[in-house]
Amino acid sequence: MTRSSRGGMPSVVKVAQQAGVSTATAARALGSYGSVSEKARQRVLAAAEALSYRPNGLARSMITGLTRTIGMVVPDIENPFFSRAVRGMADVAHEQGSQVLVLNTDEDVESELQALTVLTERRVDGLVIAPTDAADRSALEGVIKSGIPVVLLDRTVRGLAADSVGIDNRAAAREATQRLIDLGHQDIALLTGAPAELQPHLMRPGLRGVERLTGTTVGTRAAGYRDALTAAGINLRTELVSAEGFHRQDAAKAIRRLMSLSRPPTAVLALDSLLALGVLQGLRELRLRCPDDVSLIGFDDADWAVAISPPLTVVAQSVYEMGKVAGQLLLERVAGSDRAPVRCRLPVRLIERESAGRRR
Amino acid sequence: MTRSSRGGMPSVVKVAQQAGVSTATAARALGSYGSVSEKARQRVLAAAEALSYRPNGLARSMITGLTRTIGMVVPDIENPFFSRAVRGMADVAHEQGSQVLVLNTDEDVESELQALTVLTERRVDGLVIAPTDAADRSALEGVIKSGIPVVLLDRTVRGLAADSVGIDNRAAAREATQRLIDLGHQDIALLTGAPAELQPHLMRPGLRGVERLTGTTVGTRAAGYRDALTAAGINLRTELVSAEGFHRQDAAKAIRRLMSLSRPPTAVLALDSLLALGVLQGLRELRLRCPDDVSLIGFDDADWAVAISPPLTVVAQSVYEMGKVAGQLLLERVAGSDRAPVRCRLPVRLIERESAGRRR
DNA sequence: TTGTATGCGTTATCAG
DNA sequence: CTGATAACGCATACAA
Repeated sequence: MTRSSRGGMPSVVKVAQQAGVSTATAARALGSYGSVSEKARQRVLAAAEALSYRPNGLARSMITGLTRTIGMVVPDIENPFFSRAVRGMADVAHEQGSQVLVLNTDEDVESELQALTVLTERRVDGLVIAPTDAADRSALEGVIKSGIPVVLLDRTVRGLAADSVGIDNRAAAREATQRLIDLGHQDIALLTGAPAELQPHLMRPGLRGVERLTGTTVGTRAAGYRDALTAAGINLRTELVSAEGFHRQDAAKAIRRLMSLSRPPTAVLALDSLLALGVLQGLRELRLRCPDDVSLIGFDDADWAVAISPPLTVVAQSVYEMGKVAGQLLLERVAGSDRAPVRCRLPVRLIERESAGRRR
Repeated sequence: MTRSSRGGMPSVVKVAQQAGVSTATAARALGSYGSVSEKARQRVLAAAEALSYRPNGLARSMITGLTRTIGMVVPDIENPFFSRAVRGMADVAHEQGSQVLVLNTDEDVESELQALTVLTERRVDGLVIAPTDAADRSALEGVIKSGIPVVLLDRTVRGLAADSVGIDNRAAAREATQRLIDLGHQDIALLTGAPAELQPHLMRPGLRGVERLTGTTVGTRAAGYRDALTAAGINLRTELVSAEGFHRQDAAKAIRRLMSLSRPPTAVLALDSLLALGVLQGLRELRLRCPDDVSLIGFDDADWAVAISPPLTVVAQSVYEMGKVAGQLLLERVAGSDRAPVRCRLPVRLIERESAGRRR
């Protein structure tokens, strides 16, 4: 008793009957390939119109081997960073006649694995993924080996033969930290948004070896933060580095903890816009003012960044562009390109507004 | 030279061969239906594992008539309102083994039509749509008639036999306006975010008949705004009603125009969070303070609403819930329910924070 | 230009 | 419990 079984939608066969031609001719007329006499074409088109015929994409995909579907695996579509990237991706895909299937992982490895299974079974033409920090490389390798091209977004996976799109995280974090140092700050907190489980790996004395932290975005940015402090001869205090979760509330809690330290930070670098929001909220609750009491630089130029008081100083990534480039790289491969994997790093801009001020 | 033609993925046939059984047995073992001897089952599963077999969802869909795909047509996935609704939808869908295909319309009727075509051809099991104000009812009727259940989200289409999920827009707008009146405001601007084309239809003297404005959200809310003013005996000034586009910049521009009136508003009601953001930004640029110079109430409790200064007073909708309910209603129908269409109105809450203050 | 016949990878039916 | 075989709807090689 499925929909199809109650003989719902008309097929090419029905159209052909109605038009009094063979199915092949009907198919040719509808698909506008091969050659069809003008007369036949007209009749077929008329019949199709009359029956309000719509080709069955499934059947077509079985033949062509193309589903015109791109899978996109992200932590959370609600996160403005990813919804913007998805939009960029969707726009290029749409331009080329493809659609995007989005799956959320909530930074959960299990969900990520399941997403890969689903997308494989759906025979997507390719997929873009922002892998979890703990991503299972072998699973992704399996996908690639099965013939589905993969593009890594925002994050990388060491040793995976796939294109990737992102920014130079180390340089970006270094630059932002440097700016805070230039403003006279010495006690600069780093809100990573990493889960607490990562804490022991991340917070070794002097942040030693974080850059090798399985190539995570967090690790790489932490390395940039360390670079800047080291270059300025500032002693890194690991209690100023936070790995307490990526939700806004986590950041609010983190800033409360940080401000209660005997020597609290005078500036904060937050690794994404939600974390920055949490800091702002936490600061409000503590009745502290920004930038008078605490300076703040966030990652990602959220749409509210310019509308709030004070306007937020940010490290802006071209997120829409990132999605677009990911889409382009992917569609090239879907179209058959087999060039060596590229690693595309988009430029960032430090947009100075008013949330980061000179130390008082 | 498509991927499938280069003999990539193994099929049931291959698995059956490898296991030394018939395809039927293999299929039964893999699909775990019918009855298979334990011995055969083991061998099939082992063969599948060895070949890293993944069932082809396309072929399955052709038979079952179910694609396990829900289409979602929204103006813009980047808009936090819709990305949250999509998340709610995706979560229930995923629970029941379905995925969501999201298409953006940018409030463009043409794109909307095309989205419907795409989703029909893909044989989605059902679709959720937040139709454009100028939505083409016949197109949606066609979709429904073809057997694809439809749920309307956030907005309605007059006379369409489909479920719909939203809020009581008229009451919500009335309540918010009423609150501003209670705070002593008389000159209250309404930022609708409607396109300029709608202006002549919307801004008739006294906002007469807006409630019949093809049942649009904007029209209904405008009616609520009018209701409150009328009840309080306040004369409605149409120059305080804005229909100048839905982007943030449009709102910023609108507030500049409004504040330059000889008798500028002392309070503003913005019909979504992006518009509220634009107002805030415009106010900043004009060096006006909120709520001291202008009070503001916005629709939708954005995540930044509580983090900014002053925290924004909002009419909060349960957006995630809306997406979820839409998904539930839709999946019920996909499962075969043929109950009469329901119109589900979720409650709203006026969350009083600090952006709306007593008139000075 | 047109028609016939075959295949894509499943599920489902019916004998055995 | 198992195996052969027919759909599903379209594209396409080949024949007419």
